[in-house]
Amino acid sequence: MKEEQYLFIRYLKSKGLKLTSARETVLTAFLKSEGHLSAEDLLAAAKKIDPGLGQATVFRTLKILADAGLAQDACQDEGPRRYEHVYKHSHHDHLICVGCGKLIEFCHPEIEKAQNEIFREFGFQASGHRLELRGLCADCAGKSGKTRE
Amino acid sequence: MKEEQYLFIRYLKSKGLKLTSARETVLTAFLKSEGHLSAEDLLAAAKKIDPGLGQATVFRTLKILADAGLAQDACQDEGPRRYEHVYKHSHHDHLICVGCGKLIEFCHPEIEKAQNEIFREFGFQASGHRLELRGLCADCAGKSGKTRE
DNA sequence: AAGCTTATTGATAATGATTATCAATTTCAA
DNA sequence: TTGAAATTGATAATCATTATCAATAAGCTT
Repeated sequence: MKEEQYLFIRYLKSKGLKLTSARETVLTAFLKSEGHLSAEDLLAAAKKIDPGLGQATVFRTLKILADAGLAQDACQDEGPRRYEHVYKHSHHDHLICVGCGKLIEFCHPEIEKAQNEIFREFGFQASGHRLELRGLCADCAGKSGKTRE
Repeated sequence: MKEEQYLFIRYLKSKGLKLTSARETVLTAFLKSEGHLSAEDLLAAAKKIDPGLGQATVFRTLKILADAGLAQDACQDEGPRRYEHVYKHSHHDHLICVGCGKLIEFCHPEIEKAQNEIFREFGFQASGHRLELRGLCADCAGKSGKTRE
């Protein structure tokens, strides 16, 4: 079994969601595909496996795939939302709550890619980077507007 | 007159578009506002100036503002499209040479967009960020492999 | 300033993408 | 196997945006 399938199943279980044949179909279609694809694209691909698959299911499953970290919004400026594959989580950046100090590690392929573009653009040989995002977490934002800085 | 207004007028003329009171109203409302705002937000703000303003005009003018380089898509994952100020609001990040200490200021919309995704993903209310890229500049990389850290 | 050409306007309808609803079906733990 | 609960596909509904269009306004030209 592909690693992505394993991760998907694990994610579903962790959320108390069920592994259904429709979800397997959408995942399979997604894994077969490349590049940025819209829900419509994915529906077309999935229908080749199961012609009876419903449109709504694709939208729903795509959201799950994104939540599970297998797909991510490609963030197009125009047209329908498009998703792309996320294969690796190689790097961690930090998200810090200025209210309670909570630290979240995250990683974002788009940022990594963009950073490499910068290095190239300025003719630099990369050696490292540090990215800190600061803001109020949902809890702190709910309580008040107080911050640490 | 604000510099933004001048730029807007200049852009309109360069494209053979007319400076109308409706467009002035939308621009004024946009310049007064802060943060990421949707067409709906902007319509509400603009209606305080001119209650008769039409919704379609806001969409149309927002597109012009983006083309003119005064606004840009804030690239939200969910909900309506949101725009943010660009002119005089540009964000600078830093690229530092670990060899000679040279400091380059750069700005990369993709990174900004991705950061906003992170904030949203974790339910944070953004307050700021710091990004430092470190590497060897072309000059230093040519001389030797020596670094400062 | 008046006339003229053309862009622009606001209202409305139309479209496109996504989400909500719901009865029938499927999953899965007991 | 059974039954509660989640999921499904079809459909309607919603939301954001764009197209249409007759009335109006901008801004040349004279």
